[in-house]
Amino acid sequence: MTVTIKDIAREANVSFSTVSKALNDSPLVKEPTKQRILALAKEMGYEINTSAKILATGKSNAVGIYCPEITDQQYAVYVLEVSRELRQRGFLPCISSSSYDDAKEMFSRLKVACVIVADDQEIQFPNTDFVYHPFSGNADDQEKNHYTLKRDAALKAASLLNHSGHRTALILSEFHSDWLYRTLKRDSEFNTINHLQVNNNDIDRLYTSLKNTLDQTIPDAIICSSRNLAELTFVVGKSLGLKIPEDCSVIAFDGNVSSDSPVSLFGYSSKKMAAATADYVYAVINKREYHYVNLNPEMTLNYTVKL
Amino acid sequence: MTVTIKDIAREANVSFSTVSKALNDSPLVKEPTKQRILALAKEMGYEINTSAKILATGKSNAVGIYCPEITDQQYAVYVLEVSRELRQRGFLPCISSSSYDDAKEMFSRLKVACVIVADDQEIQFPNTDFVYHPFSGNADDQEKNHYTLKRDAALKAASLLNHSGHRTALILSEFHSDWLYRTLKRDSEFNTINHLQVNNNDIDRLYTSLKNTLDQTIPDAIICSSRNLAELTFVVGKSLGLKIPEDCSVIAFDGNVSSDSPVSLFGYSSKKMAAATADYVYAVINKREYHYVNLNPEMTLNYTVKL
DNA sequence: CTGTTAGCGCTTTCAA
DNA sequence: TTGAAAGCGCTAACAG
Repeated sequence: MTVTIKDIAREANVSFSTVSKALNDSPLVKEPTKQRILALAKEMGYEINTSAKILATGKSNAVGIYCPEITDQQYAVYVLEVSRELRQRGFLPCISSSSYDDAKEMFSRLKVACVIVADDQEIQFPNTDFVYHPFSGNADDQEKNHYTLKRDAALKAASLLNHSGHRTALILSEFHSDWLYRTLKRDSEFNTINHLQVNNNDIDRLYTSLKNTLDQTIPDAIICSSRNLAELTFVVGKSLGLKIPEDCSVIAFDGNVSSDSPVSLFGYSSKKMAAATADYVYAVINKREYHYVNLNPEMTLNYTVKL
Repeated sequence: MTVTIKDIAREANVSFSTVSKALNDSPLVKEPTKQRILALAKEMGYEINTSAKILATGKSNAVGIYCPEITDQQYAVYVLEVSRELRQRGFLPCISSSSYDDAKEMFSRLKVACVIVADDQEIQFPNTDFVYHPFSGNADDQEKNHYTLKRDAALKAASLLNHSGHRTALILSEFHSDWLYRTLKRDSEFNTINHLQVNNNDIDRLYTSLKNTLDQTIPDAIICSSRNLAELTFVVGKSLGLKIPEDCSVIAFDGNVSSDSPVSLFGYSSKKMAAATADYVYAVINKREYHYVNLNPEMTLNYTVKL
């Protein structure tokens, strides 16, 4: 059977309320008694019944993380990392990636103090005091969020390329996405900027389109909207006898810039976002002041870019 | 303030235990009364307090899913899918992908009836009645698990290739993995079978090694240990003027075989595994008989294989 | 069919 | 410094 505070109380010859206090490290119980109880609890294999605790207090240290698109690498890294960070700050992270209703129910069961939405949709959780949307486009402008950040990163990368003599660029994106092209078209200093949109799943066509495009003109830089596209571009480039980066630099956006990438990247670090999120959550829940950390665009430059 | 069954009881002029029964759809309460109470509950915005319910019953319909490597696409798909399937069967899926201790605590809070370990390690959860390891190598041999399944799939693919005249093969794997080569070396009917191991992150070397290898001899088939490797192989092959599949077929193992892949795949379907898992969990928890479904190796063949 | 009552394990006054 | 007692919201006998 499970061990309760009553069992411990009996063994320790104290009342069960004393045990409760000892277990919560209350100053109202004498140190030796406390130690004795703690030791006994450990020995007897006591585990707190959280339902009872939540019922009695109406509080919980659980934090919900809602991530409907966990199969997206970027969110997965963020979720993993934010879990770790929350845990370090004494919270209990609880992920839901099934339906919205599921998430709502689970979070309400756990009486979460906060839910973090790892998605670009601004999903709401009505009965939660505090819902945070680090990835949504409309987040309060006090801080840099994902949306602003990826544009900043793109512009920073473009600026670097411009300053190192890159004058023409080819933007390679997936069909559904044109933010990169739009951003660079408007705010960068390339003389010529072309856009090639491809279907990531049709590798044969991708190869052909890219080859045809490069057969006509070689841009100074190929800027891809994902790491995967950049890897394929790299191989296609090599196969066309292109010297990378002498003839043409290759760089890509990535939502999880890290140092072990084979191609140069710009973007942001999901890990750092995660740490910032955890700090923010901690501050809000504990009603502390929070100093917004400006997350910076990140870049990993390696031999695929000519500087 | 939150609405409790007592509030409803007062409004409805019944005792609160009647409300409890009505809310649990007990046959012990007259239909009109039940309807009245249900309507009232809805109107008043009643939400059950799960902590109280768990405390009172000692039971919960929550199922834990432990997935430490959620950034692995294959597990991510599985987790997503198993969540959906469990939900459909009336369970509440709860994912943890942080530390083991986190997971244990969260699962104990939720009083999960079962935990599913989405990992190849056979991780145990001591205080849970029922822990299921669909991805571990040592699972009971009553059913085909991930481990058996990937070998079966590889052999089935090899057999198909053999029967359609492929006599020589090049196995392309990442450095840390040689199961594919070992399996095919031992049990397939290729005359010649070579192994090239590459580092997925060093795309430049990957290109060179693969090019050098193919410059010497062209195998009838290139069998890759991941979809990503196959995509790169495809592009390298094209760039060398290789006609795919006339000169050489390309196929890859994938833990999540689906029809939208640009290259031919063999492996299994995480989605089907997920459905089987959910069935199994349902049967065990409800003490029903379970008929093991033999999950079958899956294949997606498209133009990259010559038949 | 409906109501009464006694807990589930814990926290938290309040009294000793 | 400790203990007694009430109560968090709900379920589950049992009695009516």
